[in-house]
Amino acid sequence: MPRDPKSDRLRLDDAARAGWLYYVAQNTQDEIAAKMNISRQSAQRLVALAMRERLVKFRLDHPIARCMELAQAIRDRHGLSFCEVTLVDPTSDNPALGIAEVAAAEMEKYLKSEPPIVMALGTGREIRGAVDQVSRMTCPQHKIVSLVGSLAPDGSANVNDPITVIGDATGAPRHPLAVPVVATSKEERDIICAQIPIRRNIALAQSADVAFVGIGELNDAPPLLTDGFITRRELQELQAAGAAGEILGWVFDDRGRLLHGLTNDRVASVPLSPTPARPFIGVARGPNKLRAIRAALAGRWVSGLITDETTAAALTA
Amino acid sequence: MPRDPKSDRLRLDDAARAGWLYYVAQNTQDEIAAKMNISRQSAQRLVALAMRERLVKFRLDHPIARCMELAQAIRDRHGLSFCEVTLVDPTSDNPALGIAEVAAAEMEKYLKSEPPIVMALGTGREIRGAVDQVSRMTCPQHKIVSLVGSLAPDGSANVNDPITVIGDATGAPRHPLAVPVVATSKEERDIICAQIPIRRNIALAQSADVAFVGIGELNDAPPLLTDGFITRRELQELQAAGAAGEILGWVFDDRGRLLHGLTNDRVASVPLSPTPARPFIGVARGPNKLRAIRAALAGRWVSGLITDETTAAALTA
DNA sequence: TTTCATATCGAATAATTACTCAAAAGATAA
DNA sequence: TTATCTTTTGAGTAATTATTCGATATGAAA
Repeated sequence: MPRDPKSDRLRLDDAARAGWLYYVAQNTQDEIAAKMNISRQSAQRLVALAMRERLVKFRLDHPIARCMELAQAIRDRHGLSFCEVTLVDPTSDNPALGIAEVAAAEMEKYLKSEPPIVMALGTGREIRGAVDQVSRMTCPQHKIVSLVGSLAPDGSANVNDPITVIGDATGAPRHPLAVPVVATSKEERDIICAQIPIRRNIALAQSADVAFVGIGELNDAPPLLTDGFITRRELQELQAAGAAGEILGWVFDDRGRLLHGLTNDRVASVPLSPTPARPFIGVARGPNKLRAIRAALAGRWVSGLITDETTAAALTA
Repeated sequence: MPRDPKSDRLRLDDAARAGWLYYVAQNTQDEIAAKMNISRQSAQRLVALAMRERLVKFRLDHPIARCMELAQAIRDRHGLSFCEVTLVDPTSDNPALGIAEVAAAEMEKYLKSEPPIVMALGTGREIRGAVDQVSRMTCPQHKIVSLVGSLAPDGSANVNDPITVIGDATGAPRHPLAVPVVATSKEERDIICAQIPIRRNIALAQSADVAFVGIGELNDAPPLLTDGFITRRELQELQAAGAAGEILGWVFDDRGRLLHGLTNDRVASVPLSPTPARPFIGVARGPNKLRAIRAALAGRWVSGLITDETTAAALTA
């Protein structure tokens, strides 16, 4: 069986061809089969493969009035320079469906720039979903830098870091942050962040031309807890102190104020800047993120937002 | 029946929503019907409408080895700075299928530029097909200028000019060339081109940052003949003189040399420049254009080419 | 208001596409 | 080479999607 990469490539080429004939040229699978000299079933399988491997991309090319209005309302109300509102599939099991595509398109817009830029990325399902959707392109002139540590509490590196994925897609050099998200103590954090290479990367991230970050909630089982950076007790303390959400691990309350004296003292991520001058785009959606998004907007921690229709409606209600 | 534009817009919004749910979110039409509270048939109709109105766009996001190789071979052999080779549907009745999408994507790349640019366009089915595919976007900073007259021999203006279409899609100001493609005499051509506004537009077109042109054949029934700019007798004279193809009405032979003393003396289009410094991209495909494309490449009249697999294979054979 | 032309709708049905399963073909290792 | 495991294939069938057609609704004109 073709396990060698060459025959895999050939098969993907065929899949792309079949997918093109099906979606772009509007052939039936029977017609594709005839043109490619294969059976109808094989044509079907190739089209399905093209889909699975995302060789064909779909995009909605029509401004939907409701989404435009919601985006405008959010921009106006929260003083954002950028807001995109996408459609939503209420029953999809993919929590990033929709916003991932929009965020990827926005990333590509920056990556298409001819002069070199620095793009900074956070972590989380939304950012991961977005970078997965970024098309393969050649732009080695840019730099991709991580805003948040990629080390698990046990010291192991996360191989599925968003910047790894987008670096593979673009050929741009990556600058991961080889630190944990939250250190075990304030002192450890200070020592880690004092290291020259770390400081250099943080400085690079702070000079980034654009940043994309997730906005995390702090209710039942936030990633910070499940990833083992904070204990359940610390989570409860944060909640008692009014924690509403976090960005890059920095926890803030409903009015957007960073919580002092708790886990924030040990966060090793790039510091947030209030009312960022350069595009600093939050990507989040969903009812359980509503409070966190509201708080992030109240604190002016983001200059742009990508969310979905339902969330946007709740935000403007 | 809803003939008013408002209800049409609502319907298109619904169509976009249905198309998104179908293609992006991978719902079945039954699921869409349930989510949108309509019948399954209505859902089907909305999806079909979204297709018909091109509210959802498909694009192939996978480099096909064969196409890449052909493009590379053409670039190398003819000293082009740009060449794209697209897949082809041998039985499609749309002669621009494939190259239209690629040309539109290339146009959009330029139109996305933040600093203002000038884009020049020729005419013909291929260019028309390409501009039809350009997404709606907002870029009033650019200028769209025509490289070729938009007046029919009877003096009527062509309302379906490519620059009209692309101007509508982008909001960019248009600079049509209110002249015929071929004047009735050398003197008339000189008088027309001496007019200040015409000269200004021609100068603008010559300063364009990028140009897209069709490459026309001169065999049985070329557009120049069917549009009434030249007579059958003149066509025969051109053919006898070795005419192989034309760009913007300028006729050249197989070695790419402009034919002197015939219709070229009366062409009112923007002059061609040999080995253009800025991107000057030919868009053409098909067996009956092969000779014209070869001649255009031989004459170095274009710096880039968008064609299809079959044509590319013939060019490199 | 009535009439007419047109658009929309749902049901029925035809066409197309997706899935399942058993058989065949390739690869791998003894 | 043979045994064995895995992948691919095509037939059959189920599911989904597209089309046709008659009925109904709607706006415009009389």
